[in-house]
Amino acid sequence: MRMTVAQDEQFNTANYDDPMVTRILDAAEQSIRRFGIRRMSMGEVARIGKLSRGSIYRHFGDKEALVEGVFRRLQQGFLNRTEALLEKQSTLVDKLTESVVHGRQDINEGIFAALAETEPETVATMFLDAGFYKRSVAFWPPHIKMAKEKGEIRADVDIALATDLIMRLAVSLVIFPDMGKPLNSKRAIKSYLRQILDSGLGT
Amino acid sequence: MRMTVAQDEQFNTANYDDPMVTRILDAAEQSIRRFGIRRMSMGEVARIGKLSRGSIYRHFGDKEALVEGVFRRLQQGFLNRTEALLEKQSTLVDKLTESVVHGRQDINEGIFAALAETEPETVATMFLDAGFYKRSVAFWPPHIKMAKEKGEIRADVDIALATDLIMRLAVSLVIFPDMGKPLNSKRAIKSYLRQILDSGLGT
DNA sequence: AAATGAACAAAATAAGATTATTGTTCAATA
DNA sequence: TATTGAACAATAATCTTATTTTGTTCATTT
Repeated sequence: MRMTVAQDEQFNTANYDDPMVTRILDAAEQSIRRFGIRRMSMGEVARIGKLSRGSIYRHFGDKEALVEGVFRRLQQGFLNRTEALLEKQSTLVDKLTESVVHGRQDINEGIFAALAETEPETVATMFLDAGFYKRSVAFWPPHIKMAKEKGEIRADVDIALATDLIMRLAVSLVIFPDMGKPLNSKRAIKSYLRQILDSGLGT
Repeated sequence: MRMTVAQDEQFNTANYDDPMVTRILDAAEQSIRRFGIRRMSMGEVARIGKLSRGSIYRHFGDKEALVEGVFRRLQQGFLNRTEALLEKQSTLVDKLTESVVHGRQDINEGIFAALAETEPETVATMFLDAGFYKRSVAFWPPHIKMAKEKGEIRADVDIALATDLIMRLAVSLVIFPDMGKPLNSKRAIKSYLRQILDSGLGT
């Protein structure tokens, strides 16, 4: 017995190749941008996307899954744009610096800035959800391996440890721009990160 | 002309020596623990503390200031307990490890755990407020200087940079216990921090 | 001097009634 | 075989109206 899309994927991963999925996500994203998460409604999404409510429920089990689908796609887009930026950077320090600057920009100008106006608690809750960042952990290991090969970092550094540190620094610097020491300019961020990644506080 | 307490201090810093202030804060804290921030009311605080509403408004300009007063005192208590714990630790790594463990414990068992049940968005918003942590930045420089003198960290390390890194690691490890690499046990945390503080990813 | 308690308008919150949205089902349609 | 659209009960959001709480003031008490 052939299972339906819904049963197959349990609404977990949206298939961006399916034009119906794309249409739903496009409409939902538009609705969220206009009205916020709270006021986005399935009926409105259907209207905007010129499709039936039934189709939305077929592809995304409920409103929560649809909202999550929208943010997963946004995050994927962010990671893709970040990856493109990083290809122009030669060192791990430069890459991390670029990620922080890009991350801050995304937060200050993107959909989150708009949402923070109308539903700041929702945004705060999302930013405090570790799962939100865990999805982008897989992003770093290739870059860390590269840095190893080029001798930028020690050859015996544990990849998991390095990834964790990089993630923590990136997230911390994005969501807490100022934690005592001013780290506003790209220069200041890079200098800060170089010192930390190069030698910590030791040697 | 002698100014009143209110005008003097603009409700900014509560005077813990004043028994009236202590009584108000005790009552307010009790009210928050029982009913949460949203349902804590000035009348209820007055009833619990057996004092007049007028006195509360004299010492704390409004409800927001009173709530802030309660959390500032709680934070001060946390920092004092932490300081006492750190005196038993000999190295900066041990101190930071102890801070993280103590911080996690405080969050999981203290007032925040109870508040997170009934008003998670409020807790999320507090945890995402950099000002919340900035008040404890002054905690670290003495310990960092000590570590310098003992040769645990480089003599030429910038105190502001070291403080910033220590703060970011502490905050990150407390509010995001798991960011990919499991850091649950004290051993794992200490080992992680030793590597990072000793040499970052370099040398 | 500081604390009280009562009085008061303004603002916030709760309660109740009403309307809209959600999530399901299914027969009809493309 | 996916999509549509209509029907439906259950749930959630919204509006309106009471009730409570806030924040001020001030005469009285401690």
